[in-house]
Amino acid sequence: MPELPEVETVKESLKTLILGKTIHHVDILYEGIIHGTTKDYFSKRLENEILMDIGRFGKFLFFRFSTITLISHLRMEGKYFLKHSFELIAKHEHVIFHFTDGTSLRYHDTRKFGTMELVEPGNEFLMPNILLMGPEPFDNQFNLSYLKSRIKSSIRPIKSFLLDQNNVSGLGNIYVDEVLFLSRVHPETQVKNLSDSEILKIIDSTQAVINKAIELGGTTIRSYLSSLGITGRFQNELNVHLRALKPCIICNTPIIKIKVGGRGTYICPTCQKRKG
DNA sequence: AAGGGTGTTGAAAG
DNA sequence: GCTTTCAACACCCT
Repeated sequence: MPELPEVETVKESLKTLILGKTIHHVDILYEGIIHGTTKDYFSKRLENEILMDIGRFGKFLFFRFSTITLISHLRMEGKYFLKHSFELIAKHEHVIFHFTDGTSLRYHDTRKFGTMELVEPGNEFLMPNILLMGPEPFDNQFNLSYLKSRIKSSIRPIKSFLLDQNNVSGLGNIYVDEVLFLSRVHPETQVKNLSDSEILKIIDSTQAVINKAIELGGTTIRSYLSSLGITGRFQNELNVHLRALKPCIICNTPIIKIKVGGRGTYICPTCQKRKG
């Protein structure tokens, strides 16, 4: 579930906790998480590396060590915990970074969907999956003419379009539902049918939602709960997501749940009318 | 208690 | 080429 605001929150929390630490060794308990190299090479390459900085692009985290960068994607349920090295391995802990100071960073992922990959410093944005990603919501390249160039004559539903990281980086299911509610746009609207003013409204709403969510430390529901002891507060701001049958805050119509592009989707059927 | 749903992504299929 | 479906996996809910 972690989307841009949650990953940003994780990044900032990790920076206060582990910046400057040196890796003693790495234990890999489930190698499916490690991509691009063997688990042995991965572990070996990280030994003695010092964590200099942590960056983020979209939902990707970049752990910048002295001579190598680790790219981490949490996918659905990835989480990090900082523990003492002597603590027992908990269920679903798949990668453990042991630091020289006796602490350890534990990567926990119930569904094992998350990924980690090493890349030479500075080459993050050349990775095939990152290379083609669109701008982040608050990037000034995320504007009307850019979106129109991406839309062309596409018939995709706007919800699928916004979830596509190659159009805009960092949005996931929760925030797209919120953005479209604020924009009063039905998620199944084909993007080629959006007016300029609707696109502008979507840009505004995206920036508003993401900025507010970052401010509040993300959204705490289900699996994002208590990673690093973080409790986000944006869940109190959700207008539609997970609010099926509850009254719309604008018009009191009960929120309904539909399926768009195979994804569970929450809308107000009154505020978000289908076009035509 | 078996089966469908879950916040993501990319490969495969249409 | 564009769009949709499915698989990776574990757990929760009905």
